Amino acid sequence: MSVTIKDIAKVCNVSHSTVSRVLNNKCARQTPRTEQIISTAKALGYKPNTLAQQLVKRSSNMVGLMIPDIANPHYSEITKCVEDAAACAGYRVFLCNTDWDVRKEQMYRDSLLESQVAGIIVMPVCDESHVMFRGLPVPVVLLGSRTLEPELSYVVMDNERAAHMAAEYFIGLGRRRLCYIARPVENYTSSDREKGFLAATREAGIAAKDVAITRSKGHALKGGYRATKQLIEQNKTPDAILAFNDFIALGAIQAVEEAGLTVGEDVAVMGFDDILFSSLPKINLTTITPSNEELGKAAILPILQQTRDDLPAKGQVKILQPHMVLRATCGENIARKRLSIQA
Amino acid sequence: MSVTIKDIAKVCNVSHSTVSRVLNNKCARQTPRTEQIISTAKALGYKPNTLAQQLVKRSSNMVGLMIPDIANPHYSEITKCVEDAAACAGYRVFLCNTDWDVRKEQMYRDSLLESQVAGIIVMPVCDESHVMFRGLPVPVVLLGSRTLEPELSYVVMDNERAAHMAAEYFIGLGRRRLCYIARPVENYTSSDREKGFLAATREAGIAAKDVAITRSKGHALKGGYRATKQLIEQNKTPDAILAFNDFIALGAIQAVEEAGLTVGEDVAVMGFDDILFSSLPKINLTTITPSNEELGKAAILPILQQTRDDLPAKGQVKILQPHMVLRATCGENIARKRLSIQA
DNA sequence: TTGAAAGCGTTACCAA
DNA sequence: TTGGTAACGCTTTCAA
Repeated sequence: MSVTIKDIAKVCNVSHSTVSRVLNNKCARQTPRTEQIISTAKALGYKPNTLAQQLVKRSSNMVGLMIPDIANPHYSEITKCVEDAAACAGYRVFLCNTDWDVRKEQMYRDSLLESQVAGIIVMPVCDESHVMFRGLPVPVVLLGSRTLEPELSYVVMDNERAAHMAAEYFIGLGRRRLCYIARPVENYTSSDREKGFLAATREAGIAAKDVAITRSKGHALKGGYRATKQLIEQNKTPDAILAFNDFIALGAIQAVEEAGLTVGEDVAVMGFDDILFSSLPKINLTTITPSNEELGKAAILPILQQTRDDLPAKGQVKILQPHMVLRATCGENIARKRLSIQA
Repeated sequence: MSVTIKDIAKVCNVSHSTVSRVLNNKCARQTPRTEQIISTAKALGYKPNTLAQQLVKRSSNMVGLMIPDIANPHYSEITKCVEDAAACAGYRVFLCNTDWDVRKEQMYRDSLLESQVAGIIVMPVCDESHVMFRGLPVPVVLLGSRTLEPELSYVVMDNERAAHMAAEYFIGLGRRRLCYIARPVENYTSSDREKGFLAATREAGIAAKDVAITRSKGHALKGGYRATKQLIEQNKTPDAILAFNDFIALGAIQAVEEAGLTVGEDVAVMGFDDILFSSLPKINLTTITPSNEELGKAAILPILQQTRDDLPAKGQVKILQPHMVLRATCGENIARKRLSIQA
């Protein structure tokens, strides 16, 4: 059995309310009594029971974080930043791996609510699952996905702008046959990117026949590989590919190289997310991403606000700026790449 | 304000104890009353407050998971399996990213204890931090690290055997100048692997001068690169390298290739952990790992037992078998040929 | 400043 | 079976 404030009260010959007050710094002055209480608390190894505290205060220091696949580096990198931001703000995070399963998402939602979390941060399985978070008693923040639900807050990169930047960059490089490989299953993020990509090609006067929009066929790397291979086999080989994410880009690279073409010369390839792999010397993928640190901090903010100000923080929107990480797959750094291999 | 059992009691004209009993299935028979209570609970959208439940029951469904770096694929892959095993056993997990910082580890330990977790699963920052987990009121399970602390449980791969297997495999491939690249900072895991590696070379009668033990110089990939480069520059190029982990192995590969040698032919390279990118076509690294699913299940077990049987589960040890994942970096085609010739 | 008492939402005991 | 009551560990109000 662990030490409670009653134990301390008994030792110090005071009431347990006094102990509570002293330990919570609700006393105006420092009396010898105060010191005695604090020192015996330390001596007995007293640890407050946060369950009891939160029960009486009706506010908790726990948030739920729902992630489709924590083993996927994109998500684990974001998770790290969210956990860090949460810890800095005094929150503990419940990790919930939804496994791309809407039922698990729903199950975790209920479980988190029963655990009295102060808020829920969720990278949703799909756009359709947003409705599940309507009208909850705690703030919900969607991460990496915008939404039409007016009550939900969200934090997202400016995807349209990001893809626009990518296409402009390709065109500035002299590329003229552009392709965007969309996500296997449509969502706002993927269609926003498509929209920005198409807008940039139109603005640059690229003929519609020279712009391909295809879709990753199946899971991640393999999907990008198949989509690109199909394009090549149909004699529609592009000279620049923007992929929905770095995995798909990697698959595209594989298909390009198998066709005897050189990535960065014959075909420029760019991805999204800047996952750890992408910086590996053998991969060296050019990619676009927001700052994950910013993402994490922005995710916690609405929850922090609601707890602090005690007024519902709903429908807060935070748009993060995209950053392009230039590496070798679009050709600019190809000289450097060769040097490092020879050295 | 959310719905409580008292609200249900008022509506149904019964006492709140009856409601509690019905909702917990502590009634022998189904009376019309029972059904009414259950249906109004559903109608009012009642969700039990687990904080209150756990306070009175003095047992919680939360476990703490402490990880040095959740963004590192090795750790995020294990985290996924632990979360999954925990969820299957009815536990929620608090994710704590210790950032390789012993002070953070200690801070999280205290915070988890205050949150009344049922147990703590920890991948420790270093061997020295094990003492921090002595004498806690809840079971502690060390993951991926054995320990001399008698009260702690641990789950670990048989590292000595794994490295022994690796060296035997190299030798079977005809390799004769073997090298093990140790972890930058020594720990049981790394020294156990070293021990097994050396034992296998001795048993095979490899001369001591042909066995190199070096140490990764600095962080991960770069460390493996530098250590290998140094070996090559000193004209001690090995024909087989076992690296402490896949990152270090990747660095070693880079150094080998930069020296104009071919991985899998001139030099065989093997790592540990089988992280996601080791399976990428461009990497294709041969590596050794336990089953992470087994790891996750074994990690939860002592906590589950203690909660169920209510007797302290201390010092439980689970040793997992290593699995070698054969890919391209050891030139395994040659190995297969030789094996079939012998067979 | 202090202590007694109420209450947070729940479970569990005991007498009816 | 049922309801009243106590208890879990804590915070907070209120009267002294």
